[in-house]
Amino acid sequence: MKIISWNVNSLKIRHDQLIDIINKYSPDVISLQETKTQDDNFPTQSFLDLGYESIFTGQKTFNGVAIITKLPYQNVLLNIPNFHDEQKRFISTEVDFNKQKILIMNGYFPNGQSLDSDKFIYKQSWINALLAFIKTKNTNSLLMGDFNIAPNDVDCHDPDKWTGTVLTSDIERNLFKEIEECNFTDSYRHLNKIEPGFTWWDYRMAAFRRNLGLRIDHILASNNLINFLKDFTILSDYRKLERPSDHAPIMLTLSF
DNA sequence: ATGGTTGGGGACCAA
Repeated sequence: MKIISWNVNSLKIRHDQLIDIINKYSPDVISLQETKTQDDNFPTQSFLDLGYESIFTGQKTFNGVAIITKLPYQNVLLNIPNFHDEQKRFISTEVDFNKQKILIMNGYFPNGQSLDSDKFIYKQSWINALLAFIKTKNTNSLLMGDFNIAPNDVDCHDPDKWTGTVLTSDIERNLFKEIEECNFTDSYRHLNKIEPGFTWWDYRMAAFRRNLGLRIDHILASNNLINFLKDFTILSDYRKLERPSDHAPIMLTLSF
């Protein structure tokens, strides 16, 4: 079973790159963040032509998440349950794979802007709402997306420079640990004990060429799936293209 | 400093 997650930073701009990824890797499931696409404009037919169905929840200008899959699916959620949110940042569904049901949860975590911002309060509220939900959904589950959290210093190109900013703060890292304590494992770190594994590089100051990145995109697996985790690949070639997203797609392979 | 959206210029958001 092959899973891809990607913050596309506009599905409209990245559409052809995504089609290329699907043709190249034939993933079973693709989770997208920052589609910036209203539901009426979602390119459903592009993916149907390749044998994939789409579920999505979008809005004008910002946010927007989607799951594209060639597997049978049911029980779609377009919000974190019991959390009122104007911003379209969460979608989940159960897919059928080899007679198993796997819950796919796709989140675009808030950025938070700065530690003293109202947006940082919102980020914490959002994650706390997610925590309440995943505590009830912690077997046969995959939680993925743009977490906007670099869990440890090794996940940041220059921890000292980032001290006191969002994405690397102790508050966020403790929330990430709380997620793991809900019975989830960071699949990248499980399979790669040492390498930094950056997934995002700033568009500015030639950050990609200089490898000034962060690891903020993740796929967490419920602990009962640990023995099935086989490979995690960061598709950083897509960060080298003309008009790239600032995030690389990430790909997890499980074998059941 | 860069890129996307929106709207038709500049502001806002991103990390």
